[in-house]
Amino acid sequence: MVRNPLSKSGNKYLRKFRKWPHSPYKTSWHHTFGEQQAMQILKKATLEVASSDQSQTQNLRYPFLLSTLLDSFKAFSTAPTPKAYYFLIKTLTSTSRLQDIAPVLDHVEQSEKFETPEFIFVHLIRFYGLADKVQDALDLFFRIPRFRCTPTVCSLNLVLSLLCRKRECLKMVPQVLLKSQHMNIRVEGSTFRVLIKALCRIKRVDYAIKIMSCMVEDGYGLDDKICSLIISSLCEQRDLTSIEALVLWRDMRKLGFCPGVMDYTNMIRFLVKEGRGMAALGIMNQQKEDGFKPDVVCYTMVLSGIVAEGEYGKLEELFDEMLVLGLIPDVYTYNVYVNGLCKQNNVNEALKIVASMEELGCKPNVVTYNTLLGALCVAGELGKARGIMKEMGLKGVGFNLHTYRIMIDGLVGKGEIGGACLLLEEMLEKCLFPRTSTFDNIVFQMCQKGLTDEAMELTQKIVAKSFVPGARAWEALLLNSLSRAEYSETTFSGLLDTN
DNA sequence: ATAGGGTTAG
Repeated sequence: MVRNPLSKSGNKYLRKFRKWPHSPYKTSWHHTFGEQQAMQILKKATLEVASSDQSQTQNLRYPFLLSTLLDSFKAFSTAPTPKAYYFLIKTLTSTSRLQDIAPVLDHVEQSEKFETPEFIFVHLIRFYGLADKVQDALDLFFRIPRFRCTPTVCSLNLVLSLLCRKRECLKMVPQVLLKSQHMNIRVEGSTFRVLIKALCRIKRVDYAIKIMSCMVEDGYGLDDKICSLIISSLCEQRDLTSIEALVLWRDMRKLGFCPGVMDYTNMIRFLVKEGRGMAALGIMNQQKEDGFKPDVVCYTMVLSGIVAEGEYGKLEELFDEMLVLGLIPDVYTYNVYVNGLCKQNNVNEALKIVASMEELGCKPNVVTYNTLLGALCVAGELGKARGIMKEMGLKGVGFNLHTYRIMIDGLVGKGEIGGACLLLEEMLEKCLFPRTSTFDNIVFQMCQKGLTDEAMELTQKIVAKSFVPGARAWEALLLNSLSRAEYSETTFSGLLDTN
């Protein structure tokens, strides 16, 4: 086959194939020379301005640098080039001389004839955005055609991302999109991405999804990145329910979305957070069908969701499955499992698991012990609970706020007010404060047992530490002192009657 | 290679 010398693979510099005609400035050498000379003068002037007092160099009619630009090009009989203006504007923005930008723009708009390149506006709009001048950015965007420039999706995307960054500007987005159509800007997939990204960032996932549907309806392909972005924003939003999220997930998959490991994880986390453990299990099963092996964290999340939903049958099954897959449970996983056993009132099995996790080199932590303590208190086995506390001390696992609350509530529940008070003292020494209901219960029970003075003393002590007892505590104290007063009053009136 | 995940509430 003979190669056609004039084919597309031929010399692209031949006039016939040249995409753009040569700039008139570049066709004659003296213009090029003039431009270079003028630019040098401009750059020199810029440096001088930078090192001098700005107010001294202000010209009345034009900002100093603009008149320098005009004068120097005039001196070389050359028309100022877009490049020169770009340089000028970059200088003004980098030195934050905002007040000088407007006259330059006015001049380019009214006195120059060239087609202003879009990147000048892109630069300025970005600058306005960084300077938090969204309105200026927007005004300039709409003004672009007056500079003999046809704006493209570049400027549009930029303006949109600025608008999406602020909640109060969001409402302008539809208007801008509409106007951009009149400006003959062709919206692209990138525009949708900009909008969706910005909406996810400000946690308006509902809007992001609406945009995504528009995108699909308009025939743009759905890309995995957008899906991932939306899925990863599910946890931090409140607009979408778990049911809606599941529908979304199904629809995305129908449209060809191929989830990555992080997508399954994010979806599972959201569902578990919403109390949908079985639905989370469904997603993890999809993950396995899709050929990804879920890791320990995924299993732990699903296990905790299943426990929260009370699906204990699945708990055993899933824990075993995890072991079969060769995953090593860590302390988080064991804590979920132990909690599941405790929820089933199977404390003995829970204790066995804790013993075996130690044998396997996985040290129980304060969460593990708190779980056991809670279960033992519920079962009324305070003695065993005390044993666990002792064990914690021996193992060097410190008590935290939960530990005290669980134990104090447990002791109060059993009427062991003395022990509860000792623990309360201990936590106050560590600057830990009980929750109101715990404290109120202690006071209430002390009053019931006739320990009114002690209850009063305890209340005074904790109030001195800026703790505010609840209504129940005040009521108990008040009723006690009232009944005393009543007693003395009846005695008194009885005395009066006899008189 | 890393993070992520776990207690409780009448």
